Amino acid sequence: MTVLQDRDARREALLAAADAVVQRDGASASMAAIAAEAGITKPILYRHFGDKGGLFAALAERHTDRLLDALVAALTAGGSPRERVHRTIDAYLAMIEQEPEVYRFLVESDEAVAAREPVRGFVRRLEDLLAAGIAHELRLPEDDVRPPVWAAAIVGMVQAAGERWLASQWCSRTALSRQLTDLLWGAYALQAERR
Amino acid sequence: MTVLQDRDARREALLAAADAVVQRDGASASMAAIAAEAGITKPILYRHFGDKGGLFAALAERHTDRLLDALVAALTAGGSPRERVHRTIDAYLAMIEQEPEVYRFLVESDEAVAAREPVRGFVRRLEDLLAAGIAHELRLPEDDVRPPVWAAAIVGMVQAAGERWLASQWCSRTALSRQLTDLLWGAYALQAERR
DNA sequence: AGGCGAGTGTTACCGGCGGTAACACCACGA
DNA sequence: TCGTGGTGTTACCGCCGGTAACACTCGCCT
Repeated sequence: MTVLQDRDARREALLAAADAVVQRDGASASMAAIAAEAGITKPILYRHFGDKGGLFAALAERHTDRLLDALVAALTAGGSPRERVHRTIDAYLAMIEQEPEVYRFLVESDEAVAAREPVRGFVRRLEDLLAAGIAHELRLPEDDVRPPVWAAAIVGMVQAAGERWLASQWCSRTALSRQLTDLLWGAYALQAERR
Repeated sequence: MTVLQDRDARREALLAAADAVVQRDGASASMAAIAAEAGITKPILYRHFGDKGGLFAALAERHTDRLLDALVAALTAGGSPRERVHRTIDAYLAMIEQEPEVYRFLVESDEAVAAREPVRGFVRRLEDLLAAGIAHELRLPEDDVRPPVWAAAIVGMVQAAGERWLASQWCSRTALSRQLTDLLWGAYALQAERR
């Protein structure tokens, strides 16, 4: 029992060390550097995570889980649909604003393609949530093919706009989230009235 | 003079060989493999492109230029704004449908971060075009900050939806392009009437 | 007590990669 | 005939991901 706790605690410590190195050296951090940061040697890393892809995937999963929690919290809290959408978008923007290195690692994980699989999973889960919510909100039948497309489009839209905004912050965060909400709401209102 | 032609022709041949290897082995293709495919050895590659990033950037630039040409052709040809937007989206989807390996190389260039810079440039040029077109179409003042946001959002939306559609083709290409056009047109119409 | 196996750690290595220095060949003008 | 510049090659370097083989410790069974 205690041995399992030890393993888990160790794993967490290794992930923390990897996180530190990645945020310092970028995603091209070497396994040896991570091991040195953790005060151990490479084979231990490999015994815990299999290979570099496994380590990066675990690291990415950690961050995407955290982000997804924040987003569903924002999305499922009270308020009108519009408020909830705006709050969710703003939560996402806040995340990438406050931790841009994490965002960079997740979105352009150089030479760590394995880290992109958890990101894909995250995007997929988020899109599924959105698609279900949209279908429910617009009272569309289960087999309507449009909600998944809309969900993917919405996620991609917010991600791309956030990326550009992060590169050159042309306006405040709340202004951007409001603009994006307006944009979405236009399409939503149109679909709702056309329904 | 002829020596310059030779250099250019050689460069093109090398790029073609690199293209073949990348489409066969994925973006993790090694320089030695590319050199072998071209029937030469590594130092020649390095004399032409500097380093691996240079080669991949040249390769990416080639494809993005081609894609941008196709898109501006679709966008600037005749027809109503709605037709032109639909045609452009469809041209993009046709590209990623017919050459998915190229798309994969451009969008998730494993361990070739340098290949992403031309892609960024391409996206930027496309967004600038769109932003200008939107501002002109809606008769917005020059200093309005919203068109760039919208342009980024639109590009991201189409890219994300295209990606998902490519992974699991849930509907025909024309159906998807029409859906995306509808979605955009909803927001556009709203902005236009609210103007 | 005494060994004995499982787990944990290390060193030292392998193959392959990106990148480069040094050398061979070859055409051509003095 | 002898440089001389360009084109090509071989052979190497350093680094990285990944692993095999070997020490050490500690609890447990006889």
